Amino acid sequence: MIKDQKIPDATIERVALYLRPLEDLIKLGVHVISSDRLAEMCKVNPAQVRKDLSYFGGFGVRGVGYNIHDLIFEIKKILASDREWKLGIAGLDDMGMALLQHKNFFKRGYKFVAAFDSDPKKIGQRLPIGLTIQPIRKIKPMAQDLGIEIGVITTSPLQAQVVADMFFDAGIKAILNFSPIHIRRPDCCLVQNVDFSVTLDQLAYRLSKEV
Amino acid sequence: MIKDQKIPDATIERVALYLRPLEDLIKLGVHVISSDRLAEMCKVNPAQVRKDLSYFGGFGVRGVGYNIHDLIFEIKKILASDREWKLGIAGLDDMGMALLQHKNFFKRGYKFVAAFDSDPKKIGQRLPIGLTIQPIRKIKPMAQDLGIEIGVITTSPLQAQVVADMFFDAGIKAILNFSPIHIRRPDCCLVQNVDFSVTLDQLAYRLSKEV
DNA sequence: ACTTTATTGTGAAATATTGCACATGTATAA
DNA sequence: TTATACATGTGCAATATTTCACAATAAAGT
Ligand SMILES: NC(=O)c1ccc[n+]([C@@H]2O[C@H](COP(=O)([O-])OP(=O)(O)OC[C@H]3O[C@@H](n4cnc5c(N)ncnc54)[C@H](O)[C@@H]3O)[C@@H](O)[C@H]2O)c1
Ligand SMILES: NC(=O)c1ccc[n+]([C@@H]2O[C@H](COP(=O)([O-])OP(=O)(O)OC[C@H]3O[C@@H](n4cnc5c(N)ncnc54)[C@H](O)[C@@H]3O)[C@@H](O)[C@H]2O)c1
Repeated sequence: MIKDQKIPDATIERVALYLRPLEDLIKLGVHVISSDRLAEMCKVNPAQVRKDLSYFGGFGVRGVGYNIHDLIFEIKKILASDREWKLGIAGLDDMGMALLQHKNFFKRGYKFVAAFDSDPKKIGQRLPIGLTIQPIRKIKPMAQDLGIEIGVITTSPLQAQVVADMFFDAGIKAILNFSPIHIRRPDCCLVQNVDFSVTLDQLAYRLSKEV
Repeated sequence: MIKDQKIPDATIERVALYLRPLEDLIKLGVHVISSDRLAEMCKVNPAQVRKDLSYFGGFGVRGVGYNIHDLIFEIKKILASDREWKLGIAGLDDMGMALLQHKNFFKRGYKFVAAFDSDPKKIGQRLPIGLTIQPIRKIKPMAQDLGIEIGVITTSPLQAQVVADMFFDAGIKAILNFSPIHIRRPDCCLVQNVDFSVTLDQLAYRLSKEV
């Protein structure tokens, strides 16, 4: 275990990535894996895998490898994804609905417990998942009642900051933002942006550099 | 201009990010911006902004700042997003449909020119955007006819590799993958993954480290 | 003209991250 | 037992990235 050290963000991202192939392997009845093999599956350097994992403690066995079951357990503990997280979502058009309906989040412990929109035509609609769309003024009371921990924003970009502020005001400390704007936030709060256009721009750049 | 140097991936990502506030400013009638102000808007270090931009040439004016119009033009040229890119998409359920309908991609030059699914109930469906859902065996001929450059994958994870291979086989050199698996690819091809669960895991981790 | 103020562009220092290489430990087989 | 093969954990060197700090330059004011 590397003690007292700041863990690189890149490590956190990679470690989350390791989870998927590991879960697949368990399903296939494989129980042990080497850093070499895991590295190959994730297209990273084997030493990188070992170093990433060693930040959190040495759970491998020399000459053998890592017990996959334990590894999954440890990684989830590290990421704090070994528990349930309660999500609220604002903006229930195509994108919001797709996210809400998606089963993977639920499976991984990310549970939508409330849905908000500002459109009178949407408010009151009952969703397949069992929730009813609420007006945004309910954000604060419901966030507190239900213990919402993460706010997901899929409103139009113009409204995203307003909604973010309502989430923050309701005591929510983290936002996953799908709208293409930079959200201003209090120092105590976290924002993680997902912007597909930026991802496409990166692809376009890399494509154009190819021979 | 910093000559002959490898441009960090992080720079490419940030530069794509700078685009949005710049476009907003133009709309507001602002024509010049300093690295300080742009940095503040994007929550990065001002020197970082200057260095990022200087990789591509010095288009600022000392004592004045950057001409926003020129900057947008230069950034788009850098990213190769100053032209149209043709996209094909496979997997037209919630996620695929949301992407297809989304107007921002179109506005930024990313145009869906074909849509594929394997579900007989979906094949033949006419989409609002003017396309008809095609069977996946049409990927190769249509990719070549229409000149598809980027393949978007929103199929179920189990089918994602198969579809990716069909894209590669059709001569498509870049894939934007939304399914939660690691796509194997030929060396000549690019894959960019988008995995919201990983993003949520990162948020969960950071939340759990807060005081 | 000169001074002041603003702001870029970039070497160089400071940090951060990655990858190598090998000592160390485990398992297996002879 | 001992030898052999295998694979982790990590110090350290190699790279990469970020940030500082300041000379260079432009504009505005006096
Ligand atoms: N919906 C979300 O919010 C969300 C979020 C994150 C990731 N994803 C991922 O995006 C993908 C799509 O998710 P979804 O929610 O739209 O639902 P989904 O997985 O039900 O949809 C899959 C679609 O792909 C089609 N398909 C299956 N095999 C195919 C093949 N071989 N060729 C072409 N099409 C094929 C199916 O007919 C269906 O239309 C999944 O991999 C999912 O994990 C979805
Ligand atoms: N659809 C996509 O594929 C896609 C892709 C990338 C990004 N996005 C982004 O995700 C967001 C949502 O996109 P969309 O395609 O679902 O369509 P959209 O922008 O049409 O949907 C916006 C939804 O938010 C609701 N809304 C508006 N103001 C609100 C407020 N103040 N409070 C609560 N709800 C409010 C609207 O009623 C509507 O239901 C947008 O910011 C978009 O740029 C979407």
